[in-house]
Amino acid sequence: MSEILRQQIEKITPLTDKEFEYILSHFTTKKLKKHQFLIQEDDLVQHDYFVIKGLLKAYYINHDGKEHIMQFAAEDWWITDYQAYFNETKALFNIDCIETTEVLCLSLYNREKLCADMHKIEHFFRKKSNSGYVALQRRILSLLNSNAKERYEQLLQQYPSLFQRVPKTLIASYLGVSRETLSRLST
Amino acid sequence: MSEILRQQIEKITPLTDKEFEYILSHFTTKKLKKHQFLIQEDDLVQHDYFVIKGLLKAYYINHDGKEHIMQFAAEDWWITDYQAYFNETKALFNIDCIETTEVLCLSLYNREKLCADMHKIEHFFRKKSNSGYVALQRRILSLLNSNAKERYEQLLQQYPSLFQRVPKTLIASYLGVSRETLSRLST
DNA sequence: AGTTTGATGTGATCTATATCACACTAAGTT
DNA sequence: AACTTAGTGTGATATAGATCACATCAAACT
Repeated sequence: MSEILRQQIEKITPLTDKEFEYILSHFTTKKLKKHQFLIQEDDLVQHDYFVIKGLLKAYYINHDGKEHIMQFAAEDWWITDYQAYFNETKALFNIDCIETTEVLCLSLYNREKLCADMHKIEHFFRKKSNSGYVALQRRILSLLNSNAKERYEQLLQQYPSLFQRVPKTLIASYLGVSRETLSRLST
Repeated sequence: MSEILRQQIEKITPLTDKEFEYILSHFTTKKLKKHQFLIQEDDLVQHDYFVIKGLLKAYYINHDGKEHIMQFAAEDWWITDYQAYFNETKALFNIDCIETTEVLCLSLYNREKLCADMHKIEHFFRKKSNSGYVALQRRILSLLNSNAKERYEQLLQQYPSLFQRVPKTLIASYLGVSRETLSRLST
């Protein structure tokens, strides 16, 4: 159901059927089972991924083997290792599926081609990137300014639906708290 | 010396003299003394600012009066309260001058106009936003994964020139560490 | 059906960092 | 020249959260 991509783009700019068809022709589809990897550390990152169905996490594993979650992505979200993707370098993050997942894959080449061909797509991606930037600033502020409990509550408020689908252990790893501490935060 | 803006844009896309002149006509100039505010909390944020000369900080003040620095900006950097700027809402951050400063000011209206008129400017801003996104991810990872000393060293490595111009107290506030702790991190 | 694996809770410690308090120096102001 | 203000260092103490160690329960394999 790639309609969900169309809807996302049309929140920013209207499209004709033909235009959307053209856009879509630059994507491929990929299906993954729970626990399967989309990207592993040191892979060359070939694509940005738009989630049609399912749930994934992008995370960094440090030298002690501790995992820190950079982002989750469910339906209607984009996910990849952006540093590696934009710079065509090797992945620092791992990305794998928390649930069985279906994604649309966009190579950097096709992304740039689309942006060059269609001004409105470049506009779309600029707007998306701007929103993403602001969201990351919010997260940084939360890390700087708030304690574990406050961060938990902010996340709960911002993405309530996540909590039905993601185990607390992973929430803890996203928030930068140990799972034991998170478990003790009830109210 | 608006040439510095031109150079920044030309790192991404070439410009004719006429094009640059056209771009520049969408900016105004502003000069500020040390300690002067560019934006105060609850202001309507009218502009994005490109720093030609000087040094500023964008920071949040929490209910205890503690200040957390979101970003610094010296020559060749952009700064504003992006959340407020893009959404035309009131500022959450304060921005003031650490040094006497000169900036080029770009209203949202003019930014969008430029982006609509000149595909290459939209391209430029998309690229800048992408890089910014990646940089913020790096900072989040640093906050999640590293202790005070490691974060200090990472910052020192990434922006060595900052340390000549910014007092340690402010570095501490950027890193999310108390100034006392930062002061004890020597080596 | 039995067994491994994942998710979660909770007590007992440990530790990095915050906080409080004070001192010293340099720079800017009247 | 005296006085205020900003920047920095450092000791003593407090504390949020990490870590270690178990226990329980549910889900998923074999």
